[in-house]
Amino acid sequence: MLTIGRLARTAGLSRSTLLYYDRIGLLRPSRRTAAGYRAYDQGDAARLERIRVLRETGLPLAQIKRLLSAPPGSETARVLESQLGRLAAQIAALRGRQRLVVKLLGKPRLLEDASPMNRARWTTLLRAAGFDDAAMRRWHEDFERTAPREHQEFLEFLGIPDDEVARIRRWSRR
Amino acid sequence: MLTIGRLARTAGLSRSTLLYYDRIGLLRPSRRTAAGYRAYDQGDAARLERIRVLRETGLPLAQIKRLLSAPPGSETARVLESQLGRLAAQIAALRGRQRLVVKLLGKPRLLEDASPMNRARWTTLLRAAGFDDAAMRRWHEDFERTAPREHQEFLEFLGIPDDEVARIRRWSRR
DNA sequence: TTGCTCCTCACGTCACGTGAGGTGGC
DNA sequence: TTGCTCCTCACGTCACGTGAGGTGGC
Repeated sequence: MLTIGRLARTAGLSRSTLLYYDRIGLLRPSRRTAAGYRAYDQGDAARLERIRVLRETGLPLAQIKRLLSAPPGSETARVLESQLGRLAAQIAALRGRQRLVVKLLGKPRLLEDASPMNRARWTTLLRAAGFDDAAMRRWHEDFERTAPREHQEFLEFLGIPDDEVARIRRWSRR
Repeated sequence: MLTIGRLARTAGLSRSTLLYYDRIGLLRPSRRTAAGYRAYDQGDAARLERIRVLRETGLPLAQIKRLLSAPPGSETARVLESQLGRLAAQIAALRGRQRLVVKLLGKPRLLEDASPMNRARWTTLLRAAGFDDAAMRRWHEDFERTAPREHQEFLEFLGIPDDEVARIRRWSRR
């Protein structure tokens, strides 16, 4: 006779798994002690081993329960064959995900917001990245110093009107 | 402005999915009508499209939410690369399941109960297969008539004591 | 008496689906 | 007025994990 903890350890499962199997009627201990402790015998342990193996095939517990109460071998082969098909479908779905991820890594534009970049979105973005006013000013100064032409293009790209672009570049050079 | 039903249809998702995304704060409609209806604008629709793509990679919604609030491109590539690893691990696990199923189909004994067969288990099994008392009697009669020696061996195999084996075989011949 | 194990609720997880009961807009 | 769509709860799913609060056995 085994207690729930001992059986869990020998089977390599958790205690709460066995409690759950008892609750759903998948594995009920063959008796209880006077104090209400679950007492599992060798037959229970053998049943648990079959459950463990079938569970590793990915079958849902409800299906396993049915298989264990059916006459041996009557349904099992059929169920396992269809499980093989389901596993193949799951693998195919995961491969599809892999392909998508690779595509996204190759063309990151697919990930980005399709809405056009503008001044408000850009500043929101920099603020989210931890830029305060002073940091933004330094950023413009660096940009203007190291690549003035690109700075101009970038400000135009954000849709900022010409006169304000000129103003920004002026204080960036100070 | 789109209602929840229209947005769901154009995105190919269910209404309850959008309700759920609102609840967890993943996609909140930019406004509500006077009657409390959710009103989604084009920005909301664009965000939903990004969510849909990322969801197809298998990322959990909590992760998607984080990615959408982070500056574009800052984390995404790293997260997607690790997702690629997780997908590979999942595929490997499914392949393991496939191998196990094939093994079980090849050696069905692995599926069967290792506990010794005895009289109680045997009758339980026959009852489960739909045998009533009369059917069991006929079964013994057939067994005795067509293969008396194997009948004897089988009864011994079940652990039934000699005198009762003799008794069963006697009424089987009547 | 002290640990360790056991017990039974009850609630949380993940991403929704499914009613129930009620209201808004054409 | 009739449909259709919308609203907000609340509960169920699957296979457990994690406490809380309490008891048994060496």
